[in-house]
Amino acid sequence: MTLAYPLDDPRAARPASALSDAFDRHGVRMAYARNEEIYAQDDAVELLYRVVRGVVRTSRVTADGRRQVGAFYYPGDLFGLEPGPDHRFGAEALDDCEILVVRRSAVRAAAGDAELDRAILEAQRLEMERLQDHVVMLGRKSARERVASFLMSIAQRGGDDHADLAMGRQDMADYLGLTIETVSRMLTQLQGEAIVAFPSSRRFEIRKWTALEALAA
Amino acid sequence: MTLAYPLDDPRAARPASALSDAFDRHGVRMAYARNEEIYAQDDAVELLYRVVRGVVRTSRVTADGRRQVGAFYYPGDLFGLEPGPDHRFGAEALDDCEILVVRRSAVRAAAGDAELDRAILEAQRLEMERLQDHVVMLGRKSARERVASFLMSIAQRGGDDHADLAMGRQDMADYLGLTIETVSRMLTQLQGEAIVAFPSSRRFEIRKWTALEALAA
DNA sequence: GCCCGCGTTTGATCTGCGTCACGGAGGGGG
DNA sequence: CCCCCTCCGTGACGCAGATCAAACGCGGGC
Repeated sequence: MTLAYPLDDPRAARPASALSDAFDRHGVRMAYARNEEIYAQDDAVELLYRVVRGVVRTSRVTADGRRQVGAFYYPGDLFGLEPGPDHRFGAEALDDCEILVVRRSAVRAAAGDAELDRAILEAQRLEMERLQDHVVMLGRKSARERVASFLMSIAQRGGDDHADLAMGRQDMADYLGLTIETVSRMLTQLQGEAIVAFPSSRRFEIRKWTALEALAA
Repeated sequence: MTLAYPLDDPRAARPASALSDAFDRHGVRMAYARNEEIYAQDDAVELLYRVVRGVVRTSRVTADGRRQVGAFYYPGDLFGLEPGPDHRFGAEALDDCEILVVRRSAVRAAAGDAELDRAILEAQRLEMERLQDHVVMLGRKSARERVASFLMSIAQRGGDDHADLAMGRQDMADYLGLTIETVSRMLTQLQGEAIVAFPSSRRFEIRKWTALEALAA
């Protein structure tokens, strides 16, 4: 059985223990293939999900086909806890991944209600902060700044100076509110200025942290 | 003493009673002048606020002076319950207004912890849905669509076909991620197509609901 | 190795919105 | 009543990013 929280993962200790226990005892391990749907936009909210392996993206597609990616979730992250009765964003597997799924009612039965609420509250805290930052980025940042911010956040997650992009350019674009071409251009631009280096299209290394930080605003 | 929840206000019955009671018993009524700061960006989060009269906006200003408005709050709305230890958006009075303020710890003492959490959860639900919609709007909608959505949401609040804009063009622009000029142009455009009518710059009436709905996407 | 298919990059052009500049309206104070 | 000040609308223009189009890798299958 794969360890859900690798020991070197800073998020390992994060979730409240009641919730963690519930996952361990009542969770069902599911496997999803690349681009497979985990839950659909407008599905009822009744489960909690935790990424074990792989990366998950949430997205919302408008009636006329425009897509906005809401977030990316990495191993250890909780997702699917949208506040309303049904999901306003769908969730899909970015690559092949394993997910722990638990019924909310099972968690509620296992832990005290108060404890459950607190655990969800904490996860929602992260979610809301992400949303707030996303709003500011989409509302007020240039394409260059958005791409820089994105690379920064990915790099911070890894801790190291270089990191892998789990997603392709289209997913980046849909997260950043840009087109795939603009994302690509900004990446080459940043490379040209030797701020980042891309040994391959999915792998990058930050060369000038201060320059990138300044751009990320 | 002004009645906090006018009887004809559909939001009157919304907040959980424990929280409502706490406001009534421990709340302090504060008055703020137009553009006065209620709390600052980066202030510690320790109070809960409820609008009694007037309108409040939350906003975040970046280091280089760009401003993003997060939300507008109307009488009956709870605000200030950001999830982190400190406020990522500041709050200011849009016009002269009265606010009920209560210390979180007072609420916690008055109600059971679980009850408090549930009440906050419910308010956060609204907040998160607002944020999600905001992200989609800023990421994927055109200027015309943003302005249309905004007018729709204002009109729905009033219920009636015509409504007052509590805010000026600059606040709209900063909420919609646009410039004041673009907002102005879109408004004249919509007027030109007889979709809305503006008897004065702060007051409007929707003439073609279906057309506006189609635009709001 | 070679071919094929998909994701990415790059180029050319277009356009929606931002920027800059100015004129007008409204309304509060003297 | 008039002035001034702030907010709003409009016009001309420029540019960032979208769109359209094509070429370039790179990895997998044969």
